[in-house]
Amino acid sequence: MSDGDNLLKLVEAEEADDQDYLLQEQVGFILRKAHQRHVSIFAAHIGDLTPPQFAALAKLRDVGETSQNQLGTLIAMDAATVKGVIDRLKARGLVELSKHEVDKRRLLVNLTAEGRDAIERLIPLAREITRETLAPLSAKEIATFMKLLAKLA
Amino acid sequence: MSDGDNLLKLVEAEEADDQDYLLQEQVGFILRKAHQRHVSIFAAHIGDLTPPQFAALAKLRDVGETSQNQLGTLIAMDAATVKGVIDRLKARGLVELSKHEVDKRRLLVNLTAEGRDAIERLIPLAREITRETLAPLSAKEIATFMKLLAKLA
DNA sequence: TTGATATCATTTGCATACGAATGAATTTGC
DNA sequence: GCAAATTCATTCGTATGCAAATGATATCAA
Repeated sequence: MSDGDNLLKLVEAEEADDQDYLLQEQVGFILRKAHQRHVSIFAAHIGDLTPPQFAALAKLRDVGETSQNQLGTLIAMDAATVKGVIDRLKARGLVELSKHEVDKRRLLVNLTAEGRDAIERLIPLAREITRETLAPLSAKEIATFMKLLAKLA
Repeated sequence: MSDGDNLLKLVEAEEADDQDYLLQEQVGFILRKAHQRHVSIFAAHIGDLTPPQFAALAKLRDVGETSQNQLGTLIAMDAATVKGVIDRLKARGLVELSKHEVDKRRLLVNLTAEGRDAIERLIPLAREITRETLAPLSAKEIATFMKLLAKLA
């Protein structure tokens, strides 16, 4: 392609912007890819737990026993999704469920001893996952990126 | 909890950083939330197509007829995922499939006339989706963010 | 108090997303 | 030119993710 063609494209782009919708430059597309990359890094370090499962355990470690719904709010999962995640953690003995004494609608979730051991053991690996995910950026870039990303989330 | 306890926790945090692993500050967690928000914005503007389906149509518009596998590479989807997406687009008459004349392994995918109409009609909405997703940021912040996000993806 | 609302949890249905296994067809390496 | 390796596509199984509908319980308001 000649320089003339490049120039023509630039001129056209200023007028008819339907011509240059580039999927690979859209924030949603790149966000999806960045997320995919992170999940892949996560899986390489923590093979037997998914990021949502890890999030549930990490948050239970923070807040202690909570209702399934409340936990979902804390880790940004809707009720249907969190149920599946908790069911699988329960099947593996990492969390235990109990009924709320007063409010009979609520299902309380808590870490088991095994679940607590697991999350404590995994946190160092999670730190490394964060580090590796951000590895393409310098320290200053990381600070900038995290600030802007937080605004979008 | 007393002020003494707070002080103790701060002191401990400086030594044993296992104490302050905060899920909500980890890049993976925020990336997942940002992606969720984008998908939600997408759905509000384009209700009858998912972001992956849109991506497939938009990329076919760019490159014309390609193999299913190649399309998957271009839109960052593995073979199993892209098959499902294409199957659903085909069922709706937006893409058509044909066999590669020479290489019999390949399944060629292309837009139908209806699919071409659809993607042309949707691109303005997609621009608005990008705009709304990035709305929390200033123009300068957007430029910075996109540069850094691209490095991570 | 009771009727309307709201909340919590579950279920169903659909759509990504990916690892692993399989089979068909092609390309490579010797 | 042929065996080995690779590529393309499919299928299966598992795990999010969310909308919508449902049932049980709790709260609010007249």
